[in-house]
Amino acid sequence: MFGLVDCNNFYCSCERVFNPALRTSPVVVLSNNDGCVIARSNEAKALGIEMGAPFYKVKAFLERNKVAVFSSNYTLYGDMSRRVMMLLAGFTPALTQYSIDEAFIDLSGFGKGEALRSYGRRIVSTIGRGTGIPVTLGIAPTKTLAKVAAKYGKRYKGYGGVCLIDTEDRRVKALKGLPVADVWGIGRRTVGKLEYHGVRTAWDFTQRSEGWVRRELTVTGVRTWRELQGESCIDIEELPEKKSICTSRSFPDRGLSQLAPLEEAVAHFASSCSRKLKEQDSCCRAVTVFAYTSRFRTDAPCSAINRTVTLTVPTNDLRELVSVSVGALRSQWDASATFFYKKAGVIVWDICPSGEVQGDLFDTIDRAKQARLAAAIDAINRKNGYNTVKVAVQGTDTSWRMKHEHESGKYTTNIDDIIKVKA
DNA sequence: TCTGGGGTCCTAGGACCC
DNA sequence: TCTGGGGTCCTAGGACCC
Repeated sequence: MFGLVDCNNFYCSCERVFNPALRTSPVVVLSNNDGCVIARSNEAKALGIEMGAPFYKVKAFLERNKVAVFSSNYTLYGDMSRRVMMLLAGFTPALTQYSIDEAFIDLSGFGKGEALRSYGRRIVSTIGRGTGIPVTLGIAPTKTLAKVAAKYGKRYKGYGGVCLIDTEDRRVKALKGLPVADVWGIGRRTVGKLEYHGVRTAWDFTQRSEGWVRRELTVTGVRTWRELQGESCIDIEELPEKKSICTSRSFPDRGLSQLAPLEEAVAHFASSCSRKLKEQDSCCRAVTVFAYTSRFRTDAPCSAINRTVTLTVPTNDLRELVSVSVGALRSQWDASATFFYKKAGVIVWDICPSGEVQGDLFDTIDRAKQARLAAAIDAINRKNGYNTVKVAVQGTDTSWRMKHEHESGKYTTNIDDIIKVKA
């Protein structure tokens, strides 16, 4: 049996832990740059605020309804997530973190029926008491059905946060009550196609033949179809190394029209990619730099920069990645026209383990020297904080940095932000 | 004025091989 | 007049996830 543990309205719940007065009032959390609504408490959902709604369009409505608004605070959410996962790990021999607020756990061997349900309730209450984050647990013989169970666990308060799909009866009933759009792996495009063919619920979907599903939705659709029948076939055992790593940001207001701040931003993105590569002990052989103007604006000229550079020797070196990325940007820069770039980023790919780097006969870089300097920089940054030592082109300009006007404190990771309790 | 960030997997089609 | 057969690898684009 698999369990899916899902934190309820995770980002909103994190904010509430440190603002208990908001426990029963509507709360939303915004994306970077305070752009869209990306998390809503149940009360906010009930007000009809849509996922992904642009903040500027709903701002007045939120104020009128006294909705608490927060900029996203990933330092806080990341740390709260770590706490939830640590507690959870004590309940299972195998845990796979699937996202910042979800994890699959192996529940085979923890009994069945009532015994399993009560074990589940212990998990839910332990995490609730230990972190302040409310979670829901879905339990079923496949991961896709566990996701279904978690949906029901959230829908019905009476389940006490745990929903079990452990009999054929329950499976059929659950699938019949579930719109096919709510099935894990069935996205917007597929829903359109399925509805056209008269498939409305998850149950309707399982009643089609495997051949039909393969023809219409290819092999990924078949996997989902089998999982819904109770046949486990989606493996997410442990997180493999990433095959590509991307750091990108949107820029506030109109965007950037000058090369210098864009260079600084790209240098920062490259630096972040270097750090992420080092975290998984990998090197990359290809670097892509991109930048584009707003896709929502029709009153300004469009431009899209996209350049990929292939390296002869894979690397994760900070200076090399920054230099390659900034160089790629400069090579594409057209000084004769003015564009407002709204978003840019760096992607590193063609990734291999650091220990398997293939050298090059005609290499022009002194790798040993480069490695010694990188080790020294990394040691300083580990001790004093990321970007204490950086490459000069990263600069000190702040015009490209994100807007976050409603950010809460870094309550769990910054000593100055620890909450004060009145004497 | 203002619209997030970071991934994976699959398929079709082209280039290339013998 | 007539123009093979069987592969692999790469890439772009689409669909999905949170």
